[in-house]
Amino acid sequence: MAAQSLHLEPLNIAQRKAASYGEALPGGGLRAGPLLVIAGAGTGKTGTLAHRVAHLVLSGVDPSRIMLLTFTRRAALEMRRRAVEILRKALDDTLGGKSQAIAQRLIWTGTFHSIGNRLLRHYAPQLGLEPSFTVVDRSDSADLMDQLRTELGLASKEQRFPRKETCLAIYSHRVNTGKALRESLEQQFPWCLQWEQDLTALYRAYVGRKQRFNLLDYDDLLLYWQVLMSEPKLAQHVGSHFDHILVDEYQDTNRLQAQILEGMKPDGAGLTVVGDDAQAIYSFRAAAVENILGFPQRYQPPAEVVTLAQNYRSTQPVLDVSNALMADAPRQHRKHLLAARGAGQMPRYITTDDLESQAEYVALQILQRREAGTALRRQAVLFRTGSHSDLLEVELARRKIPFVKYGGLKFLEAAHVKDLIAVLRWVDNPRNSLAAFRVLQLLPGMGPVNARAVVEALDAGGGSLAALRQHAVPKGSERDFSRLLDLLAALAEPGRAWPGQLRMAREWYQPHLERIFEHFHTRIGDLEQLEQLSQQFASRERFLTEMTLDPPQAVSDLSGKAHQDEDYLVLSTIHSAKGMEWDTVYVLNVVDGSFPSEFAAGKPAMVEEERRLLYVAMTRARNELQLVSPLKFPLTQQAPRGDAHVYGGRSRFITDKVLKCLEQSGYAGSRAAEARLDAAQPIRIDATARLKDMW
DNA sequence: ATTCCCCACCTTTTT
DNA sequence: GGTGGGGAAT
Repeated sequence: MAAQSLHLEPLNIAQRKAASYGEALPGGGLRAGPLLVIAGAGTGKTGTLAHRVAHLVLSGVDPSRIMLLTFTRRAALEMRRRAVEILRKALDDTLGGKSQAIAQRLIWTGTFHSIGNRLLRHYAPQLGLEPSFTVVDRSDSADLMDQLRTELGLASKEQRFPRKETCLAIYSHRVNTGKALRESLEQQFPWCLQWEQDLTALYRAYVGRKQRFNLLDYDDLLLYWQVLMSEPKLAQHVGSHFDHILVDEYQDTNRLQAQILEGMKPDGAGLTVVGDDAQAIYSFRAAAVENILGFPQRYQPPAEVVTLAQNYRSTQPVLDVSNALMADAPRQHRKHLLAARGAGQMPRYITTDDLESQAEYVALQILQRREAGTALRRQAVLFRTGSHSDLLEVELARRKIPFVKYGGLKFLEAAHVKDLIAVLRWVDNPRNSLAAFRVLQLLPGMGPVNARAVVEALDAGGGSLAALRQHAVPKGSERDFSRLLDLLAALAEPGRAWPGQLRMAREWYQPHLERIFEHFHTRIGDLEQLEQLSQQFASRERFLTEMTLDPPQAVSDLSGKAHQDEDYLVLSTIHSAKGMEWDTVYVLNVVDGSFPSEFAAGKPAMVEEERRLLYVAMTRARNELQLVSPLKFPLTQQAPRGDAHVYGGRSRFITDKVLKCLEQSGYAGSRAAEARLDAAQPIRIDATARLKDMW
């Protein structure tokens, strides 16, 4: 028992209550009713959850019977690392062998989607699924949607039918909210209401086609899991494998995810959810804040609620401005963060002329901080959208400041990367006609019509690649078609090892790449990186699934571990910065149009989410916070090359009350200085004469 | 039927 | 700057 409380000593009272909630069972284990932990920013949420995991294990709970659901894979790894560290100390396990062994058994740790993927492969037979299904990403789903849109004749309507991305967004919203299509349309996509009938037909076809091709999209991973949970006997069977289920970032779960949890633990026994309604920033993904707000009352007796309010991350001035920002929010759980660390520097609000001087200012500040002893990796630049850092990236490169950028990475969206992955996807699942359709059209002389004919032959042959040899293709494509079949056959050989497969595909693809793209050299580089990356995975299936469920987050993920011991700056979208912290944080473009995004204009609920986004950004800072506001900010909605911009659009969130918590200053930038030099030009001096006169 | 070329469009955020 | 759609040439 002594060992059981010692490990909780670093925690404060509320944290300790959360970490140890429940009663020890005589035979080992812990019985606990539903628990909700409201954890404000920087209140040690991750640490508390990690301590709870460690506490469960120390109480005798079998690690393989703990399910830990996180929002990203990065968060899952961090949580597991910290739990192991706590165990290592508690068990006096200096060599770390015992705690590592426990970690090995913490197998059900990951995102909803990745755990869904694993459960579904296991329970596939009960659901009428093939266990070898392929998980497709958003752009593949959209492509499939597009094909069906054309097939159903929806693309050529007199009035323009919604774009494929919109079709998919509506579908996804409807699935994740569990609402009727009509309701989704009315609330989120009112301009598409007239298409309700056609959309229903489209979605019916979409579901059918995915089943025929043996494909699951992101939503299916949750949807099939929820369906699995809707049959009480199966639900009981699955649920009984887990004594404890812990959910991080609960404020960003959606209705479907809540239903899954309900199915897993109907009475809430062993269920712990952690979150902060002030940090809900995923409503665009159908997240429902009601999940966290209504959690206690869902149970009888109501769930235990523990609130963590003591902030260990930031200095008080950083929290003052964050609190001031949230004080203006209507309909919020009032929270007032209090700093354990006490006083510090006042956060700054800097106005710059334009985007160029903003980039210059930030780069200079970063260098200054580094001189003063704050390593680059203790600093971060955060922004609303991936492209907001473009100019800064140029500036950093010019000054040779190394950086890593998280979020907004479109590596897997690039046509050439998708081509190569499609080859492997096709081999991995011969029924995957979506991949086949894409690959076939790479061949010269093979357009949509011929490709479709091949795909239909493939479908008719039950996915047999060998049978395709008999299929007639246009004269000009025969040689290339035959070569493609050779490649597929070679890759599909039973004993074929995974290492080297990507290279084989790459060598096959090279001539096509050179023919299709004008500037293919950078693209070759991308494919080399992809090959590098593929070596980290044990099998083709793992590679393909992981790339879909956990695509590379940053450019550094692509170039391997080269950055491991280097010092580098972090650039990140705010969404990708969730849960992270840095000594110094710069927030770019704190301007109306960016905060809130012009996209949210006119929708009060969305504007409030933008406020929370800025709140998340601010509360990442430990010591120093700088909000940068360029006076001249371009409007993205207009022509991208055009000059439309807003001038002096102070963010509506930076009210006078918020401004009182900020130290204001301006930065003119060197270009402005040059402009002043220009202004001096009208005065002429006869310099040559003067120089002559000197002698 | 395919390809090539021009044009418009686009650009939140992510599993 | 890339991608998808539409229209004309092959």
